[in-house]
Amino acid sequence: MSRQDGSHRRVSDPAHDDGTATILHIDMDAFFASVELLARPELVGRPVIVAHDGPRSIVTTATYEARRHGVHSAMPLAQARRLCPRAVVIEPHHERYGHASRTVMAILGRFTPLIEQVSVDEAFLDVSGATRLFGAAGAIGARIRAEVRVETGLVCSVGAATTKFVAKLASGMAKPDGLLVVNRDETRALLDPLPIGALPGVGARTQERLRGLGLVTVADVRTTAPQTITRVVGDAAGRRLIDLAHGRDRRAVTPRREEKSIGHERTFPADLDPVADADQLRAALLDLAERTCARARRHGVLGRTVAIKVRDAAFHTVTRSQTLVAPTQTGRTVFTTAWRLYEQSGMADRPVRLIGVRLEQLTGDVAGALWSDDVEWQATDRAVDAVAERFGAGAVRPARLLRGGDAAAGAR
DNA sequence: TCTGGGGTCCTAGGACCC
DNA sequence: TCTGGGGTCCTAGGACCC
Repeated sequence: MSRQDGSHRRVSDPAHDDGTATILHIDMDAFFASVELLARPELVGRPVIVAHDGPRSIVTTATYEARRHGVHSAMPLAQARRLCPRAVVIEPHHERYGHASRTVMAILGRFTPLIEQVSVDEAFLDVSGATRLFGAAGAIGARIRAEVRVETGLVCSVGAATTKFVAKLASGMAKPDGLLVVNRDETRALLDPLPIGALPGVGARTQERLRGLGLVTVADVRTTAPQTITRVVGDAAGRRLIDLAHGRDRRAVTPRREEKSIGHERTFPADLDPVADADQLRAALLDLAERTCARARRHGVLGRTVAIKVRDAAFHTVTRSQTLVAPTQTGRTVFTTAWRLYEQSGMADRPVRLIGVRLEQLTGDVAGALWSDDVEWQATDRAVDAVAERFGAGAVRPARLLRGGDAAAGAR
Protein backbone atom coordinates (compact mmCIF):
# COMPACT_ATOMS: atom_id res chain seq x y z
CA MET A 1 0.00 0.00 0.00
CA SER A 2 1.21 3.44 -0.65
CA ARG A 3 -0.32 6.60 0.56
CA GLN A 4 -0.03 10.03 -0.85
CA ASP A 5 -0.92 12.53 1.76
CA GLY A 6 -1.41 16.14 0.90
CA SER A 7 -0.49 17.40 4.31
CA HIS A 8 2.93 15.78 4.09
CA ARG A 9 3.40 16.43 0.40
CA ARG A 10 4.51 12.85 0.05
CA VAL A 11 4.24 11.56 -3.50
CA SER A 12 2.87 8.08 -4.00
CA ASP A 13 5.43 5.58 -5.17
CA PRO A 14 4.54 4.60 -8.75
CA ALA A 15 6.65 1.45 -8.43
CA HIS A 16 4.32 0.24 -5.72
CA ASP A 17 1.31 0.17 -8.03
CA ASP A 18 1.44 -3.25 -9.69
CA GLY A 19 -1.45 -2.50 -12.04
CA THR A 20 -3.98 -4.86 -10.45
CA ALA A 21 -6.05 -1.99 -9.07
CA THR A 22 -8.33 -0.78 -11.86
CA ILE A 23 -11.24 0.68 -9.98
CA LEU A 24 -11.05 4.15 -8.51
CA HIS A 25 -13.30 5.70 -5.92
CA ILE A 26 -13.30 9.48 -5.78
CA ASP A 27 -14.79 11.12 -2.73
CA MET A 28 -14.88 14.88 -2.16
CA ASP A 29 -13.65 15.96 1.27
CA ALA A 30 -16.27 17.75 3.41
CA PHE A 31 -17.92 18.59 0.11
CA PHE A 32 -20.76 20.98 1.00
CA ALA A 33 -18.63 22.82 3.53
CA SER A 34 -15.71 23.13 1.13
CA VAL A 35 -17.97 24.54 -1.57
CA GLU A 36 -19.34 27.10 0.88
CA LEU A 37 -15.81 28.12 1.88
CA LEU A 38 -15.05 29.00 -1.73
CA ALA A 39 -17.55 31.83 -1.32
CA ARG A 40 -16.46 32.63 2.25
CA PRO A 41 -12.66 32.32 2.19
CA GLU A 42 -12.39 34.26 5.44
CA LEU A 43 -13.84 31.20 7.20
CA VAL A 44 -11.09 28.82 6.07
CA GLY A 45 -9.47 27.24 9.11
CA ARG A 46 -12.50 27.86 11.30
CA PRO A 47 -15.05 25.26 12.38
CA VAL A 48 -17.91 25.46 9.89
CA ILE A 49 -21.15 23.53 9.85
CA VAL A 50 -23.49 23.34 6.87
CA ALA A 51 -27.05 22.90 8.09
CA HIS A 52 -30.47 24.32 7.60
CA ASP A 53 -31.00 26.32 10.75
CA GLY A 54 -34.21 24.98 12.29
CA PRO A 55 -35.24 23.58 15.63
CA ARG A 56 -35.07 20.02 14.34
CA SER A 57 -32.14 20.31 11.97
CA ILE A 58 -29.24 17.97 11.66
CA VAL A 59 -25.70 18.61 10.47
CA THR A 60 -25.32 18.10 6.74
CA THR A 61 -21.54 18.51 6.62
CA ALA A 62 -18.89 19.86 8.93
CA THR A 63 -15.34 20.98 8.21
CA TYR A 64 -12.51 19.01 9.79
CA GLU A 65 -12.03 21.83 12.27
CA ALA A 66 -15.58 21.22 13.52
CA ARG A 67 -15.16 17.45 13.40
CA ARG A 68 -12.28 17.75 15.81
CA HIS A 69 -14.87 18.82 18.38
CA GLY A 70 -16.89 15.67 17.75
CA VAL A 71 -19.31 17.19 15.26
CA HIS A 72 -20.33 14.89 12.41
CA SER A 73 -22.95 14.50 9.68
CA ALA A 74 -26.49 13.60 10.78
CA MET A 75 -25.89 14.91 14.28
CA PRO A 76 -28.67 17.14 15.64
CA LEU A 77 -27.63 20.75 15.11
CA ALA A 78 -28.43 21.61 18.72
CA GLN A 79 -25.97 19.01 19.92
CA ALA A 80 -23.33 20.18 17.44
CA ARG A 81 -23.69 23.71 18.76
CA ARG A 82 -23.12 22.50 22.30
CA LEU A 83 -20.01 20.61 21.24
CA CYS A 84 -18.64 23.49 19.22
CA PRO A 85 -20.22 26.82 20.15
CA ARG A 86 -17.78 28.78 18.01
CA ALA A 87 -18.78 26.98 14.83
CA VAL A 88 -20.21 29.08 12.03
CA VAL A 89 -23.44 27.59 10.68
CA ILE A 90 -24.03 28.09 6.96
CA GLU A 91 -27.31 27.47 5.16
CA PRO A 92 -26.95 24.85 2.38
CA HIS A 93 -27.01 25.98 -1.27
CA HIS A 94 -27.76 22.89 -3.30
CA GLU A 95 -27.41 24.62 -6.68
CA ARG A 96 -23.78 25.36 -5.81
CA TYR A 97 -23.12 21.71 -4.96
CA GLY A 98 -24.77 20.57 -8.17
CA HIS A 99 -22.62 22.95 -10.17
CA ALA A 100 -19.38 21.93 -8.44
CA SER A 101 -20.37 18.29 -8.83
CA ARG A 102 -20.84 18.63 -12.59
CA THR A 103 -17.43 20.28 -12.90
CA VAL A 104 -15.77 17.45 -10.98
CA MET A 105 -17.59 14.75 -12.97
CA ALA A 106 -16.48 16.42 -16.18
CA ILE A 107 -12.88 16.18 -15.02
CA LEU A 108 -13.34 12.47 -14.29
CA GLY A 109 -14.77 12.07 -17.79
CA ARG A 110 -11.40 12.98 -19.29
CA PHE A 111 -10.00 9.67 -18.12
CA THR A 112 -12.79 7.22 -18.91
CA PRO A 113 -16.46 7.16 -19.86
CA LEU A 114 -16.93 4.37 -17.31
CA ILE A 115 -18.05 6.60 -14.47
CA GLU A 116 -20.66 5.65 -11.93
CA GLN A 117 -21.77 8.66 -9.95
CA VAL A 118 -22.95 7.44 -6.56
CA SER A 119 -24.01 10.80 -5.17
CA VAL A 120 -23.21 14.49 -5.69
CA ASP A 121 -19.76 14.07 -4.18
CA GLU A 122 -18.75 10.53 -5.00
CA ALA A 123 -18.01 8.36 -8.03
CA PHE A 124 -16.46 5.10 -9.13
CA LEU A 125 -14.26 4.87 -12.22
CA ASP A 126 -13.26 1.77 -14.12
CA VAL A 127 -9.89 2.72 -15.57
CA SER A 128 -8.91 -0.71 -16.89
CA GLY A 129 -9.14 0.63 -20.43
CA ALA A 130 -7.42 3.91 -19.67
CA THR A 131 -4.05 2.78 -18.34
CA ARG A 132 -2.36 2.70 -21.74
CA LEU A 133 -3.07 6.41 -22.13
CA PHE A 134 -2.75 7.62 -18.58
CA GLY A 135 -0.73 5.08 -16.65
CA ALA A 136 -1.78 2.90 -13.73
CA ALA A 137 -4.68 3.69 -11.42
CA GLY A 138 -2.49 5.40 -8.85
CA ALA A 139 -1.13 7.79 -11.46
CA ILE A 140 -4.63 8.53 -12.71
CA GLY A 141 -5.82 9.13 -9.17
CA ALA A 142 -3.00 11.59 -8.56
CA ARG A 143 -3.83 13.48 -11.74
CA ILE A 144 -7.50 13.62 -10.86
CA ARG A 145 -6.73 15.04 -7.46
CA ALA A 146 -4.47 17.68 -8.95
CA GLU A 147 -6.89 18.71 -11.67
CA VAL A 148 -9.84 18.85 -9.30
CA ARG A 149 -7.87 21.03 -6.95
CA VAL A 150 -6.65 23.42 -9.61
CA GLU A 151 -9.92 23.73 -11.48
CA THR A 152 -12.39 23.81 -8.60
CA GLY A 153 -10.39 24.73 -5.53
CA LEU A 154 -11.84 21.63 -3.89
CA VAL A 155 -10.08 18.68 -2.35
CA CYS A 156 -10.90 15.03 -2.91
CA SER A 157 -9.53 11.71 -1.74
CA VAL A 158 -9.04 8.76 -4.04
CA GLY A 159 -8.88 5.03 -3.45
CA ALA A 160 -7.76 2.48 -6.02
CA ALA A 161 -8.28 -1.26 -5.76
CA THR A 162 -9.46 -4.32 -7.64
CA THR A 163 -13.07 -3.99 -6.47
CA LYS A 164 -15.55 -1.23 -5.75
CA PHE A 165 -15.78 -2.08 -2.10
CA VAL A 166 -12.05 -1.96 -1.45
CA ALA A 167 -11.64 1.17 -3.59
CA LYS A 168 -14.21 2.91 -1.45
CA LEU A 169 -12.60 1.65 1.70
CA ALA A 170 -9.28 2.99 0.42
CA SER A 171 -10.60 6.46 -0.33
CA GLY A 172 -12.01 6.56 3.18
CA MET A 173 -8.68 5.56 4.66
CA ALA A 174 -6.88 8.13 2.51
CA LYS A 175 -9.01 10.97 3.87
CA PRO A 176 -8.50 13.80 4.19
CA ASP A 177 -6.72 14.90 1.06
CA GLY A 178 -5.06 11.60 0.23
CA LEU A 179 -4.62 8.78 -2.26
CA LEU A 180 -4.37 5.10 -1.43
CA VAL A 181 -3.65 2.26 -3.84
CA VAL A 182 -4.41 -1.28 -2.69
CA ASN A 183 -2.93 -3.97 -4.92
CA ARG A 184 -4.73 -7.30 -5.25
CA ASP A 185 -2.30 -9.22 -3.06
CA GLU A 186 -2.60 -6.63 -0.30
CA THR A 187 -6.35 -6.84 -0.06
CA ARG A 188 -6.76 -9.56 2.54
CA ALA A 189 -4.19 -8.08 4.89
CA LEU A 190 -6.00 -4.77 4.67
CA LEU A 191 -9.46 -6.23 5.27
CA ASP A 192 -8.82 -8.82 7.96
CA PRO A 193 -8.21 -6.57 10.98
CA LEU A 194 -10.99 -4.10 10.17
CA PRO A 195 -14.11 -4.00 12.34
CA ILE A 196 -17.17 -5.58 10.70
CA GLY A 197 -18.77 -2.14 10.53
CA ALA A 198 -16.33 -1.36 7.72
CA LEU A 199 -18.31 -3.68 5.43
CA PRO A 200 -20.94 -1.86 3.40
CA GLY A 201 -24.37 -2.86 4.59
CA VAL A 202 -23.24 -3.42 8.15
CA GLY A 203 -24.79 -0.66 10.19
CA ALA A 204 -25.48 -0.41 13.89
CA ARG A 205 -28.13 -3.16 13.95
CA THR A 206 -26.25 -5.75 11.95
CA GLN A 207 -23.09 -5.02 13.85
CA GLU A 208 -24.92 -5.69 17.06
CA ARG A 209 -26.32 -8.99 15.79
CA LEU A 210 -22.95 -10.18 14.53
CA ARG A 211 -21.32 -9.15 17.76
CA GLY A 212 -23.82 -11.45 19.44
CA LEU A 213 -22.13 -14.27 17.56
CA GLY A 214 -18.77 -13.10 18.80
CA LEU A 215 -17.79 -11.66 15.44
CA VAL A 216 -15.78 -8.47 15.66
CA THR A 217 -13.45 -8.24 12.67
CA VAL A 218 -13.73 -8.88 8.97
CA ALA A 219 -11.48 -11.92 9.48
CA ASP A 220 -14.06 -13.29 11.90
CA VAL A 221 -16.74 -13.05 9.21
CA ARG A 222 -14.44 -14.64 6.66
CA THR A 223 -13.72 -17.67 8.83
CA THR A 224 -17.23 -18.30 10.15
CA ALA A 225 -19.61 -20.88 8.66
CA PRO A 226 -21.93 -19.15 6.16
CA GLN A 227 -25.09 -20.62 7.71
CA THR A 228 -24.21 -19.08 11.04
CA ILE A 229 -24.14 -15.66 9.45
CA THR A 230 -27.14 -16.00 7.14
CA ARG A 231 -29.20 -17.19 10.09
CA VAL A 232 -28.91 -13.82 11.82
CA VAL A 233 -28.72 -11.35 8.94
CA GLY A 234 -30.76 -13.11 6.26
CA ASP A 235 -29.82 -14.94 3.11
CA ALA A 236 -28.89 -12.21 0.69
CA ALA A 237 -27.13 -9.97 3.18
CA GLY A 238 -25.23 -12.89 4.68
CA ARG A 239 -23.88 -14.13 1.38
CA ARG A 240 -22.86 -10.64 0.37
CA LEU A 241 -21.08 -10.07 3.65
CA ILE A 242 -19.07 -13.25 3.34
CA ASP A 243 -18.08 -12.38 -0.21
CA LEU A 244 -16.98 -8.91 0.83
CA ALA A 245 -14.99 -10.29 3.73
CA HIS A 246 -13.07 -12.37 1.22
CA GLY A 247 -12.55 -9.31 -0.93
CA ARG A 248 -14.97 -10.71 -3.54
CA ASP A 249 -17.14 -8.04 -5.09
CA ARG A 250 -18.27 -8.58 -8.65
CA ARG A 251 -20.30 -5.40 -8.95
CA ALA A 252 -19.30 -3.62 -12.14
CA VAL A 253 -18.98 0.12 -12.54
CA THR A 254 -22.31 0.96 -14.18
CA PRO A 255 -22.54 4.45 -15.68
CA ARG A 256 -26.30 4.99 -15.71
CA ARG A 257 -28.71 3.38 -13.33
CA GLU A 258 -32.39 3.99 -13.71
CA GLU A 259 -34.14 5.64 -10.83
CA LYS A 260 -36.62 3.44 -8.99
CA SER A 261 -38.58 6.06 -7.07
CA ILE A 262 -39.00 9.79 -6.62
CA GLY A 263 -40.34 11.52 -3.55
CA HIS A 264 -40.32 14.37 -1.10
CA GLU A 265 -40.87 14.53 2.62
CA ARG A 266 -41.00 17.25 5.22
CA THR A 267 -40.40 17.41 8.93
CA PHE A 268 -42.38 20.23 10.51
CA PRO A 269 -40.65 22.68 12.86
CA ALA A 270 -43.29 21.70 15.42
CA ASP A 271 -45.72 18.78 15.33
CA LEU A 272 -48.98 19.46 13.53
CA ASP A 273 -52.26 18.79 15.27
CA PRO A 274 -54.38 16.53 13.04
CA VAL A 275 -57.50 18.62 13.68
CA ALA A 276 -56.41 22.20 14.33
CA ASP A 277 -53.68 22.09 11.67
CA ALA A 278 -55.51 19.92 9.14
CA ASP A 279 -55.33 22.62 6.46
CA GLN A 280 -51.60 22.99 6.89
CA LEU A 281 -51.15 19.26 6.68
CA ARG A 282 -53.19 19.02 3.48
CA ALA A 283 -51.30 21.97 2.01
CA ALA A 284 -47.97 20.38 2.84
CA LEU A 285 -48.97 17.05 1.33
CA LEU A 286 -50.27 18.74 -1.82
CA ASP A 287 -47.05 20.69 -2.14
CA LEU A 288 -44.98 17.52 -1.74
CA ALA A 289 -47.13 15.71 -4.31
CA GLU A 290 -46.83 18.60 -6.77
CA ARG A 291 -43.09 18.77 -6.39
CA THR A 292 -42.70 15.03 -6.73
CA CYS A 293 -44.71 15.04 -9.94
CA ALA A 294 -42.95 18.09 -11.36
CA ARG A 295 -39.72 16.16 -10.95
CA ALA A 296 -41.24 13.04 -12.49
CA ARG A 297 -42.35 15.06 -15.51
CA ARG A 298 -38.94 16.64 -15.84
CA HIS A 299 -37.40 13.17 -15.83
CA GLY A 300 -40.03 11.85 -18.21
CA VAL A 301 -41.28 9.11 -15.89
CA LEU A 302 -44.59 8.05 -14.40
CA GLY A 303 -45.21 6.12 -11.24
CA ARG A 304 -47.70 3.34 -10.79
CA THR A 305 -47.48 3.23 -7.00
CA VAL A 306 -48.09 6.11 -4.60
CA ALA A 307 -46.51 5.69 -1.16
CA ILE A 308 -46.77 7.90 1.89
CA LYS A 309 -44.76 8.08 5.05
CA VAL A 310 -46.08 9.47 8.32
CA ARG A 311 -44.08 10.00 11.46
CA ASP A 312 -45.78 10.93 14.72
CA ALA A 313 -44.54 12.94 17.67
CA ALA A 314 -43.11 9.80 19.26
CA PHE A 315 -41.01 9.21 16.12
CA HIS A 316 -43.09 6.19 15.25
CA THR A 317 -43.04 5.88 11.48
CA VAL A 318 -45.53 4.19 9.21
CA THR A 319 -45.67 3.71 5.44
CA ARG A 320 -48.69 3.02 3.28
CA SER A 321 -48.86 2.52 -0.44
CA GLN A 322 -51.33 1.92 -3.21
CA THR A 323 -50.77 0.73 -6.72
CA LEU A 324 -52.91 2.53 -9.27
CA VAL A 325 -54.52 1.04 -12.37
CA ALA A 326 -52.49 3.39 -14.54
CA PRO A 327 -49.20 5.17 -13.90
CA THR A 328 -49.34 8.89 -13.19
CA GLN A 329 -47.21 12.01 -12.99
CA THR A 330 -50.12 14.25 -12.04
CA GLY A 331 -49.87 16.08 -8.74
CA ARG A 332 -53.59 16.12 -8.15
CA THR A 333 -53.91 12.36 -8.55
CA VAL A 334 -50.94 11.67 -6.33
CA PHE A 335 -52.26 14.06 -3.70
CA THR A 336 -55.76 12.52 -3.58
CA THR A 337 -54.33 9.04 -3.30
CA ALA A 338 -51.82 10.12 -0.70
CA TRP A 339 -54.42 11.92 1.39
CA ARG A 340 -56.70 8.88 1.33
CA LEU A 341 -53.79 6.70 2.41
CA TYR A 342 -53.08 9.12 5.23
CA GLU A 343 -56.68 9.09 6.42
CA GLN A 344 -56.68 5.30 6.41
CA SER A 345 -53.23 4.98 7.91
CA GLY A 346 -54.28 4.80 11.52
CA MET A 347 -52.08 7.84 12.13
CA ALA A 348 -54.74 10.42 11.25
CA ASP A 349 -55.61 11.17 14.87
CA ARG A 350 -52.08 11.80 16.08
CA PRO A 351 -49.77 14.82 16.00
CA VAL A 352 -47.65 14.66 12.88
CA ARG A 353 -43.93 15.25 12.90
CA LEU A 354 -43.23 14.32 9.29
CA ILE A 355 -45.17 13.56 6.18
CA GLY A 356 -43.84 12.37 2.83
CA VAL A 357 -44.91 11.17 -0.60
CA ARG A 358 -43.11 8.91 -3.02
CA LEU A 359 -43.81 7.67 -6.53
CA GLU A 360 -42.67 4.09 -7.07
CA GLN A 361 -42.69 1.54 -9.88
CA LEU A 362 -41.53 4.18 -12.31
CA THR A 363 -41.95 3.66 -16.01
CA GLY A 364 -40.90 5.87 -18.88
CA ASP A 365 -43.97 4.80 -20.79
CA VAL A 366 -45.81 8.06 -21.33
CA ALA A 367 -48.32 6.26 -23.56
CA GLY A 368 -49.58 4.55 -20.41
CA ALA A 369 -50.75 7.90 -19.10
CA LEU A 370 -53.30 8.19 -21.88
CA TRP A 371 -55.30 5.48 -20.16
CA SER A 372 -55.36 7.20 -16.85
CA ASP A 373 -58.33 9.20 -15.63
CA ASP A 374 -56.34 12.32 -14.87
CA VAL A 375 -56.00 13.52 -18.48
CA GLU A 376 -57.62 16.85 -17.80
CA TRP A 377 -55.01 17.68 -15.20
CA GLN A 378 -52.15 16.91 -17.51
CA ALA A 379 -52.66 20.08 -19.53
CA THR A 380 -52.66 22.13 -16.35
CA ASP A 381 -49.43 20.51 -15.20
CA ARG A 382 -47.77 21.19 -18.51
CA ALA A 383 -48.77 24.83 -18.29
CA VAL A 384 -47.43 25.06 -14.74
CA ASP A 385 -44.16 23.45 -15.82
CA ALA A 386 -43.81 25.93 -18.65
CA VAL A 387 -44.27 28.90 -16.35
CA ALA A 388 -41.93 27.39 -13.77
CA GLU A 389 -39.31 27.03 -16.44
CA ARG A 390 -39.54 30.69 -17.40
CA PHE A 391 -40.11 32.33 -14.06
CA GLY A 392 -38.71 29.80 -11.62
CA ALA A 393 -40.35 27.12 -9.50
CA GLY A 394 -42.92 28.59 -7.16
CA ALA A 395 -44.17 31.19 -9.63
CA VAL A 396 -47.31 29.15 -10.04
CA ARG A 397 -48.69 27.16 -7.17
CA PRO A 398 -52.00 25.55 -6.40
CA ALA A 399 -54.40 27.96 -4.75
CA ARG A 400 -54.54 25.78 -1.67
CA LEU A 401 -50.87 26.43 -1.02
CA LEU A 402 -51.31 30.18 -1.28
CA ARG A 403 -54.26 30.23 1.04
CA GLY A 404 -52.46 28.29 3.79
CA GLY A 405 -49.80 30.74 3.00
CA ASP A 406 -46.38 30.76 4.34
CA ALA A 407 -47.03 28.16 6.94
CA ALA A 408 -46.42 25.59 4.24
CA ALA A 409 -43.60 27.44 2.58
CA GLY A 410 -41.97 28.29 5.87
CA ALA A 411 -41.87 24.66 6.87
CA ARG A 412 -39.21 24.03 4.27
C1' DT B 1 -28.88 13.96 22.32
C1' DC B 2 -33.30 13.66 20.26
C1' DT B 3 -33.09 12.33 15.83
C1' DG B 4 -33.18 15.53 7.74
C1' DG B 5 -34.13 14.24 3.18
C1' DG B 6 -32.90 11.83 -0.78
C1' DG B 7 -32.75 7.20 -1.96
C1' DT B 8 -31.83 1.50 -2.43
C1' DC B 9 -32.42 -3.23 -1.21
C1' DC B 10 -34.29 -7.13 1.44
C1' DT B 11 -37.79 -9.85 3.95
C1' DA B 12 -42.13 -11.69 4.87
C1' DG B 13 -46.96 -12.56 4.54
C1' DG B 14 -51.12 -12.75 1.88
C1' DA B 15 -53.68 -12.92 -2.53
C1' DC B 16 -54.10 -15.09 -6.63
C1' DC B 17 -53.08 -18.10 -10.54
C1' DC B 18 -51.69 -22.43 -12.55
C1' DT C 1 -63.27 -32.75 0.99
C1' DC C 2 -58.91 -31.47 1.76
C1' DT C 3 -54.60 -30.17 0.16
C1' DG C 4 -49.65 -29.60 -3.12
C1' DG C 5 -46.09 -26.32 -4.70
C1' DG C 6 -44.27 -22.59 -7.51
C1' DG C 7 -44.47 -17.98 -9.30
C1' DT C 8 -45.81 -13.21 -9.25
C1' DC C 9 -47.71 -9.13 -7.42
C1' DC C 10 -48.85 -6.15 -3.63
C1' DT C 11 -48.07 -4.18 0.88
C1' DA C 12 -45.48 -2.96 5.26
C1' DG C 13 -41.52 -2.54 7.63
C1' DG C 14 -36.67 -2.34 8.47
C1' DA C 15 -31.81 -1.65 7.62
C1' DC C 16 -28.71 0.96 5.38
C1' DC C 17 -26.20 4.64 2.58
C1' DC C 18 -24.80 9.51 1.43
